[in-house]
Parts: sequence; C-alpha cells; structure tokens
Amino acid sequence: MKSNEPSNEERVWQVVALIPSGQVSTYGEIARMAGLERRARQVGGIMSRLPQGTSLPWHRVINASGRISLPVGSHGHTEQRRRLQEEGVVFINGCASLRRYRWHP
DNA sequence: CGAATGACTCCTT
DNA sequence: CAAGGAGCCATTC
Repeated sequence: MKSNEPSNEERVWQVVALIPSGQVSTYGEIARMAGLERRARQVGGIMSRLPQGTSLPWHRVINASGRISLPVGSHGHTEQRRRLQEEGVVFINGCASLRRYRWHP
C-alpha cells in the first residue's frame, strides 16, 4: 500500500499558505522551506499553474529583489500589487518595502 | 525523446 | 545600479 508522498507542488502550496497577511516571502525562500533549495524557478512554475480561484495567498510571493515578478502592466501584476497594498504592504519605486517573512540578512 | 521555456537567484564585472 | 552568465529542473513542445 502506498504512502501518500506530498508532491513538490503540494509542499510549495503548504509553505505559501503559511505566509502571514501583510508580509511577503520570495521564491527562493519558499523553495528552501519546501525542501527544494535552489529551485526557486520551480516554485515560480508552480505558482504560474495555480488553479484559478485558489485560496492560497500567492500574492505574498515576490522575487529576491523585492519586486513583483509578473510583467508590469499585466493583470496578474496589477492584482498582486493591489492585494498586497490592501494588506498594508508599501511599494516604493516598484519595491515592496516591508519586512520579509523569515527573511534573514 | 531531446530542446526550449520560465511568476528565480547568485556571482562577477 | 545594470548587465551578463551560470546553475537549477519540472513542464511543455
């Protein structure tokens, strides 16, 4: 009988779900927390294929530069920024200015 | 099945 | 700070 091993996708979902409102994390950090160190790209791929209408706080995931990775002007970018601002995240010149979730300098 | 792709990141110049 | 390049690897062609 097979044990239900969580797929990478499921592990990433689980980690993203833990990001508190008003805070953000990065693809690389998500990868690390999901046991996928150095696979930030894979996390991005998983995010891009999230089911429509997901309850995951996908908008709290940004890149290591503190910017939204979706193309500027795209629907996704606009929505992500709107949701973050709604949670109190401040943007300065396209950069999210707020402490990261589990970010260590 | 090999090649291209991508919501990435780090290091060097 | 910007640009170039290497590393990474599941998914899609």
